[in-house]
Amino acid sequence: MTEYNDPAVRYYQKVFDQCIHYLSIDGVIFGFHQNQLKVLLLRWKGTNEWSLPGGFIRKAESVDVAAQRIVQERTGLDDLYLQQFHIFGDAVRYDQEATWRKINLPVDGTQWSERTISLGYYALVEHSKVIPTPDFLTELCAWWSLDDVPTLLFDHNHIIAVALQSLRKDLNDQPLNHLLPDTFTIPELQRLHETILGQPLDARNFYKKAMASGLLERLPERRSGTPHKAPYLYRFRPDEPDAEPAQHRPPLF
Amino acid sequence: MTEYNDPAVRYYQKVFDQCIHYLSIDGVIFGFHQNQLKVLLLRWKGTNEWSLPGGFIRKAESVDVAAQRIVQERTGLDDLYLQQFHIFGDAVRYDQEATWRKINLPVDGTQWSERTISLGYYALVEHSKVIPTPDFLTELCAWWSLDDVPTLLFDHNHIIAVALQSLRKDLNDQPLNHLLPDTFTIPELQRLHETILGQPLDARNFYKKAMASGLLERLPERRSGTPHKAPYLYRFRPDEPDAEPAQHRPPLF
DNA sequence: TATCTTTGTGTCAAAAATACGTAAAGCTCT
DNA sequence: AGAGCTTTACGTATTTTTGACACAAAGATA
Repeated sequence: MTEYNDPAVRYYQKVFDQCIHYLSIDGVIFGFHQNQLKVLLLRWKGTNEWSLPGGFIRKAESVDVAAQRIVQERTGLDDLYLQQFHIFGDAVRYDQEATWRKINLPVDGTQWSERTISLGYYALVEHSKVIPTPDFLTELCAWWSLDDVPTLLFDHNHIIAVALQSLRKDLNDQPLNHLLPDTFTIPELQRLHETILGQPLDARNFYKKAMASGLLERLPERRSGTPHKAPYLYRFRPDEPDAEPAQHRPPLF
Repeated sequence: MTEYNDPAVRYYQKVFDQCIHYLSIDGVIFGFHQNQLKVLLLRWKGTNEWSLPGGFIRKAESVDVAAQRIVQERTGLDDLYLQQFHIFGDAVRYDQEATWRKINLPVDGTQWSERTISLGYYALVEHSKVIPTPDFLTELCAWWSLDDVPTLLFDHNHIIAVALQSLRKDLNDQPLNHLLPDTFTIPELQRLHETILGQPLDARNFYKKAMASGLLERLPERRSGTPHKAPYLYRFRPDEPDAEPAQHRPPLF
């Protein structure tokens, strides 16, 4: 060991001891059903309190894998589209004592008082394929429309707001196909864009741009059953193997 | 305590024990000097190995405040523009043993083998105001042009690449004024855009757009000393107090 | 069969992006 | 001092993109 090594080792030792953290993942799982954007929420046992699905990152576990695991356990889905979007690490994220009371945890002890840092991930999933599954602490797992999400535990309302903002921001770079079934109509795709953006779009212009994007493939079938003209079904064109990965596309809207 | 509380408490206890982490911040500090984008790097004591500035997040410390602290200590700057851009949390981020050897830390013990999760922050700072200051483990703190950054310790080359990508992505929503001195010329602003985007821009069109953005204010003085026509000096127009915060601007380029 | 709504295409004007022309300014080098 | 060169500051023309809206065909309902 060279001369300066000893103080370095001691320095590290000291720093490490002061810098131990609890790290969790909060998953905002977006689905799209009946023309509405939905999130998957959990109701805690014996309460009427809801929260986002989440969990702790294990030692030596890749955080992306942890997010995958956590979302997989609540949805039953294996291949997931996940995106990390924010770190929630304020010194005081919410009123801890009030929160523990809501979920019937002891308030007096110090062992719950640690601040937890959360990594925010959002997932885009196909609504119909999800099997909502509660975890050890919860008794119900259910979809909620984004418009009428109740007051949630922790800072989870805030986390959803930031997730939605992030989703909006990179709507165009994002493969929205994960939110839709294999085949869909252009008007359905339009509704999806409209709900994410929170504003109506002109159907005719949307049509043109969707076509011009080159991402879609028209199928010979049409969707019937609606009281109006039967729209064609489309699907996302499978990725060309020789195409540039993650190229920046011009905005759809 | 209600009936189900005991298992819940036990569950938490167990989970918490398995989920202790070391959390660090790696800061990519961008500066702009002589028409080049630069990053601040540190040379480790007794070696020729360089790394990004970084540090550990303390218990109960806000992660944003931690980033602020870490960048402040290396630059001497107090009000910083910081942006969290990615979490680096793969199970294996780099060859730890090889890295410890490079910086003369003992390889045999297990105490260094823990995986550390890093939060990536980038800072935009005014090059001339920075006083580069090494830390306990390093002996030199210096600017490097992005083009000739050497092979760095840990996964820091990768972190810089991701930081640059993020900066490019939100160039237009970002206040680039932090990278420039109070007054500057349009060609200087153009060089900054060109280096960040990595492509040349048409001077005449750049001029028009910069004017049309409404963000700039022309001063009566010109910058002389160049062997050509003296360009006017400009500065960023101070924010209107009644303006919308963080509105989405159309792209400059 | 008439009516109503929605889909799939087309048209057209406004706006934005891009290409490029050019005079004036400021230096350097005869 | 003046020719020559490069760069700034501003202008014009052309192309591309966006946004608004017309309309016929399709499919159901009354």
